[in-house]
Amino acid sequence: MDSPKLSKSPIPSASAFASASASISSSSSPVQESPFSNYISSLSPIKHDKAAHVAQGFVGLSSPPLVFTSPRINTLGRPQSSSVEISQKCEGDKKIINESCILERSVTESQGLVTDIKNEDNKDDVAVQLGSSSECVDEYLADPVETDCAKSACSVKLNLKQSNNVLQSSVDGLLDLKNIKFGSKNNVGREVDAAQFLSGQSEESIERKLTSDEKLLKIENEQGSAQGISDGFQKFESDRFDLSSKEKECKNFGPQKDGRGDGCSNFLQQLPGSLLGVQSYEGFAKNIGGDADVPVHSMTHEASELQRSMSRRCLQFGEAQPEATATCSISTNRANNIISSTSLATNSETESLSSSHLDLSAKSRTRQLVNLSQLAMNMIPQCYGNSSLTVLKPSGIGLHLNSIVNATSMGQGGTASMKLAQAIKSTSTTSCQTTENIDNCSDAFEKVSTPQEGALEQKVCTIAGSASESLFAEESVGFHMTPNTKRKFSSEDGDGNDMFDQQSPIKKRKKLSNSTDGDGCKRCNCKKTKCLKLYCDCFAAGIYCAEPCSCQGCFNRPEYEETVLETRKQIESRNPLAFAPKIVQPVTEFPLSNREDGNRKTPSSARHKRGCNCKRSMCLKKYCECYQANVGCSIGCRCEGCKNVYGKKKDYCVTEEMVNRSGEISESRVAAKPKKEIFHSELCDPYHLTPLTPSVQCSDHGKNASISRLLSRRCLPSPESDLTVLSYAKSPRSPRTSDTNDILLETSSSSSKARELTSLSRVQLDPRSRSLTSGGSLHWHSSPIMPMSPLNDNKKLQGLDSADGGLYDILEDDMPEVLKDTSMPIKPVKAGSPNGKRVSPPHNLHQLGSSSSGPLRSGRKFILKAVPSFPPLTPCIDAKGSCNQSRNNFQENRSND
DNA sequence: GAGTTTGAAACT
DNA sequence: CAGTTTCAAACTC
Repeated sequence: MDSPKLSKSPIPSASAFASASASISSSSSPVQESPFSNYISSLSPIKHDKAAHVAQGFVGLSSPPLVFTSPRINTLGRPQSSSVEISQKCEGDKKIINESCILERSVTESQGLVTDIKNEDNKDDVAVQLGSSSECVDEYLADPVETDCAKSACSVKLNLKQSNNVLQSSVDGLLDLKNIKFGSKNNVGREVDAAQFLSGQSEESIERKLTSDEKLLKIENEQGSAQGISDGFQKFESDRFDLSSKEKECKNFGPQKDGRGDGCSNFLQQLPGSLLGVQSYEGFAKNIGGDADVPVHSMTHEASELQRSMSRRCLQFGEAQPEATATCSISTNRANNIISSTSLATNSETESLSSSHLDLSAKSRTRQLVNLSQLAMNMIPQCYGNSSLTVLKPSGIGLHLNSIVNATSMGQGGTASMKLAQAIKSTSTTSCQTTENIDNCSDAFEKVSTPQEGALEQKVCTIAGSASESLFAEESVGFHMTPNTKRKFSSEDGDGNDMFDQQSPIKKRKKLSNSTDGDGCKRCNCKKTKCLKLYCDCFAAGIYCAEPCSCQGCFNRPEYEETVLETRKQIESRNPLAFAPKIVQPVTEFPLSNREDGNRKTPSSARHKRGCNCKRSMCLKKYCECYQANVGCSIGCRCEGCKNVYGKKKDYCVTEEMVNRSGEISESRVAAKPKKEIFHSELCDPYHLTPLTPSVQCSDHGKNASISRLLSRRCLPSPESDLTVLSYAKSPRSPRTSDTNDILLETSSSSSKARELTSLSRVQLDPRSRSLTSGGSLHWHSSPIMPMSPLNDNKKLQGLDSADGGLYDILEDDMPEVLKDTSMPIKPVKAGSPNGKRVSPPHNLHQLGSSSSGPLRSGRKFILKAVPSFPPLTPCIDAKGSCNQSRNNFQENRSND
């Protein structure tokens, strides 16, 4: 719940909460400019707005987590909004709705909480109403929403229905937590019916709308719907993203407005489909109103607005994306006001902001979109402070083991659900002390999310369950939101941390243990480190400690944001990658099509960047970070007697050998490369050699040596998360250096060199790769570490990536600003890889450009990537499957535990 | 729930 | 950079 502290928290400068607090309080929104924000702003104004938020985020710093959290290329993977897609989503929503019934139960069980929540909501309402910022917030949110709107038109519609129902049920303006989150029971039931109904109609209506003239649709809709809605639509339609209008509405966010407006317009231009989706959404919502059982007819302006706000809330709460969509299309002052009236609204808004951004990133293929997503990522921290409700963003997919564990274990959908459950818990925790209710809620969420996992890749979820689904999609897309999510979660706790602290250690411990497995959130129990060291999972994950934590003397709280930031900086100064994801995901060398054939990498192929050092646990217990992350051990591991069920080091080595052999063949064709070198390079690349998929890789390499080479080249250091490890030949094992940094550093040891390398590799290699990789594999995962070539270079490269739909741009954008910033001192990289993987000395870099025999040739690359995250190129379906698999694994583990 | 084990992080 | 210590999670009883 909103904690007064947060609002009070004097963190003017970088306060993560500042934005959130601003939204709540009348105070003008503090939009700070930061290098990152500036960078973003350069790309798109919208981003800039987000950037401001980013600054606020505690993680915000240039800290790697944010970087890593940045949306992945995956957005590329997402198809632009289209009628078909929308229809699919609608179906998915329908499923979700059906599942929502399950949620109902949980909701009912936790109704007791609702009352309390309402009270708090009222408080919040007061605070929110005080300022016009709320409106601004809505506006602010609205922009990102567009993207979502396109995608989640159906879901949004459903949400709208829900909101209608909610409106009826809660005309008094108070929304039950149920309604807000999941829609009340009644709503759920109605929604279910409506969903079914809609699902049938949604496709037709959507398509029709898409095809039909937007204006006509809107006009019709407006006529049919309440005038208030029409006002909103008019405004929306006329301006949609008219900045001027927004400016009027949102004075506080003036700067953001422009940015948003531009970004939105750009986005729209780029993604006309999204617009259609939005429109369809609007029309659909109206249609729903007419079709639905809900007595839309009687709706007054306010009612309609309220509906919107409600739906928006529901969307936001349940699913950020849908919310964003709704907000985007609907964003009206009234609606905003109404929304703001609800305490949850504020939180939801914040969430919606971040979520919307996320959605944008996911959907967008444009650089701007990417930036937006990044911004969104950054924005999440804001939520942290204010939002009692946590946004259900993809949880940690990958950054830290902590997050990884969660994500992996839960499966993405599961993770999302868990997040949601946690959010609910945290939300309810304050008011509701009944753990059973909480558990029930979480369980319900899990249930809901579980079935959904297999469903649509990218559904926009109106309901909580759908939310988890969407999150899942996001994760699959490549968002590494874990830290953010956690933040949010923790933010819910917000001031509630005190409560946690107050809780008996045992109780906390239990929660922790439970939370880790059940909630998918790992929580710390630090006693001496004050949660300011990497020992602390929360801190390591870039999130504040929260309710589940049983830490003592914790400083990893919003109140101590400065301290946290400083500490992080210190740690990062020592080890820039300290907060980087521990799990590296393979970059897809092969075109998507190939992967579909069986080459596609799955999370299982992920590897621990540093590798484990287990000696007694045989990598069969959670002591082993590899095992904990559900990834197999690799050469990088120095474990003894490895029996990792996810992949033994031995197997990995064998695979490597096989690969090397195949590589030899390929090499013979291309260029002579020392076998040893190849081997090492491959070793460096866990993905290709993953024990799980050795045969395929080997075969590919052998058969398509040329292709592999090309790909490998293109695959240079992946920026993605932290590091991309170029394949270089090196001595088998070098003592591990400080951290993964070594790898990264090696790759990008000198920014200039790295650039050269990247640019050279791209430029020189691209021509070939282009033809070969026309399939559009993502080679570049925006890796923060990876030095970004100047824009000029990028342009050159863009051509290469053009086939990929501008992935390159996106990736580039994804690159953490820290990494991007050349000025930023990058810790000198050591030649030795931490895991003993020896990285080729800098000279390799020089060679890259000039000679084909460069280290890149091996084509093996390491990319640090969130474990849960899916290979960028991998189809969402695949990702899901992998997620499911991981989740299953996780469940198994849980059961075992 | 207390105590032990384990391995990562931090320190020297 | 290697070795040691510290730490907190994971695990066992």
